[in-house]
Amino acid sequence: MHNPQEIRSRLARFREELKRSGVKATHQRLEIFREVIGSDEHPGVETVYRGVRRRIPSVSLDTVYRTLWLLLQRGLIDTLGPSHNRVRFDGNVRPHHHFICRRCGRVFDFTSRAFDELAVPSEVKAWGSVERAHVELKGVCGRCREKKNDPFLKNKS
Amino acid sequence: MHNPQEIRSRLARFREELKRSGVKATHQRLEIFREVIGSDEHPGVETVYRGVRRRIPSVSLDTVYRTLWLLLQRGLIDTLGPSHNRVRFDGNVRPHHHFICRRCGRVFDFTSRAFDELAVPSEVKAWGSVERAHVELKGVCGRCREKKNDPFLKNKS
DNA sequence: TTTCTTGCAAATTCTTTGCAGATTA
DNA sequence: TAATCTGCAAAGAATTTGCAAGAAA
Repeated sequence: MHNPQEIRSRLARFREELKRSGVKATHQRLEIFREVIGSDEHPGVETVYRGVRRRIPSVSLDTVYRTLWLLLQRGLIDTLGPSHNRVRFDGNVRPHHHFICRRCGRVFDFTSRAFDELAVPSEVKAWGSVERAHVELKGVCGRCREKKNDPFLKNKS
Repeated sequence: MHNPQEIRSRLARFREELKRSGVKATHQRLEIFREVIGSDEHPGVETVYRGVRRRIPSVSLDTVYRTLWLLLQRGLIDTLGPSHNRVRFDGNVRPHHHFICRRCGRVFDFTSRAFDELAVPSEVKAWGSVERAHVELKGVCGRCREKKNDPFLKNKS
């Protein structure tokens, strides 16, 4: 995402969101956020770290980690797949879809005729062969919505 | 997936697929595969390991890792999100979708009006509040399809 | 100020590898 | 038997944590 106008407006909303939740808008947080929204490459932690270091050479890797989780918790950025680190497997090869809680990482399966019937855009066919299609819905599950102020608990399954 | 009939037929296809690619159908591989397809919980490596140990107490964690990657390469099982270990972030909050190569882990973004307009099933609304929806298409990208016999290279971004 | 954050370094946790003995085809 | 696998143990990555010094409100 490279539109300067849009970036500016997201940075403004970012400051507000931090203020609202009583979290400080530090230089590091601003730059880490800017780095992620400015990239189209779905960067990993290490990549974000390298990018931010160009502007803040003294930034530490653990601050990058802490900040990314914070942004994720606040819903300011997203992850590919479930948010937690470990790989998780799915042995179900029949068509099905997922609802993923971004707080606890729980994954709910569901089926939907409408979702199964999606046509693959020709743009995508040019990139490679598509073998599976899943819809991934993300949000916060009922259980997590209740216990609002809990620490970001890591899913262990 | 608990239908015994279906499990049997998948195990049979599993043996064939292994034979076809000149890979041995060992006891461990059978049981690891069975464990994954028999679970609805999108298990992590550790969970699969614990499950398999109930039947093969001497199995080692590294065999579980090696086997899961093997099954994944062969397309016999799937992962949630991109297959490689590291978390990857996405700062793009505008509606968009992904095509993910299951070999190299590259992720291509695309937009699609039809995909954006999917209605959230009421079943899902009962589980929690949905904030984002992405379609995830998975397959093998053009680049990876060429170099067929390359080792499973890990994406580093 | 007062409270929250950072950077450092050390600790964990997760994943991969080399190799000799065990197993499959 | 020949070619692959497995288990072990040790290495290598990735991620998290405690704490004193530093920065924001």
